[in-house]
Amino acid sequence: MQHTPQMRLTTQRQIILEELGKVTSHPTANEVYDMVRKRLPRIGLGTVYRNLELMSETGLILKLEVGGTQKRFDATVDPHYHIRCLHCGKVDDIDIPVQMDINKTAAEISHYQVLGHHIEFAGICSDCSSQGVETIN
Amino acid sequence: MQHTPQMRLTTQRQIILEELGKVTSHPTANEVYDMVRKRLPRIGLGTVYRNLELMSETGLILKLEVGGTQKRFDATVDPHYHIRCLHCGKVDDIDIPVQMDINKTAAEISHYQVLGHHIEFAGICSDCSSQGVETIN
DNA sequence: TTATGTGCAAAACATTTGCAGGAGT
DNA sequence: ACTCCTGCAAATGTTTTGCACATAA
Repeated sequence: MQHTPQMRLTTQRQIILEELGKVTSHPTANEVYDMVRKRLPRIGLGTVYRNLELMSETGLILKLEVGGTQKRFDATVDPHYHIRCLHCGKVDDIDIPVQMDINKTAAEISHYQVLGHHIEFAGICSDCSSQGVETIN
Repeated sequence: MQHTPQMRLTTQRQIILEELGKVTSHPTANEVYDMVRKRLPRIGLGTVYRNLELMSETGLILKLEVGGTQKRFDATVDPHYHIRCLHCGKVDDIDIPVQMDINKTAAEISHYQVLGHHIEFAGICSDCSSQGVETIN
């Protein structure tokens, strides 16, 4: 008989988690790699990917499947939504009240067993619009 | 002086659009490539990518930035939301009523200039749950 | 001690791009 | 004619994986 294997709290994992907790942005795996490498210069990119994936499966962190080519990661697991700047690609948290029965309604309409939802807003952040951004590439 | 370049309606574009219109799923670029290749065996994958991108910029089709590793495409441009099966990866449309002022509220809270939003529900589709899917890999 | 984790490098994917030739207007 | 577009293949960028060694429990 096999019990659930434990996830060891290695130095690498601890530092990845710490660095991810420091920022309010939602860094890509490569950005996490850069942050962590300042403290652990010999860490491999593969390790960062493996651990981000693992931690998101455990629910320790959140893997964001938002727009753009790369996945992003978030240390805040409390339910919240996201807003992405179409100009600079930054992703911020947004805490917006949404009707509570939205999952139940979705289940009734779709005949899916609905486990959750995510809302992503898109727009131009105040940094970019103060720089006079009008059009989007 | 330069006027807006026109997008030619080539055979390739016409067939891509037709094939995309035939299905209610939201195929990946590679799936579109496979569908189109049955009618145009010599079409290149690059052409499919180029045209899907171009058509989504024009608003002819919709590029979905949903979960998973690949982007998906949708011929229905009317506003609608999506629901994704965590087991088989299928993405369906869902037409769910949402409070109308959600973008305005988001703008007030985030100080972004909000241009739109997307809601993605996640769950288990009825096909998968009828096959007795309990857990998710 | 031993299962689990790591660094490294190569592989696997998804997507984009350069270019020479082809096609629409 | 003159663009714009395509097929092809190579390049890019992201993520995953195999393996020998290292390390936490």
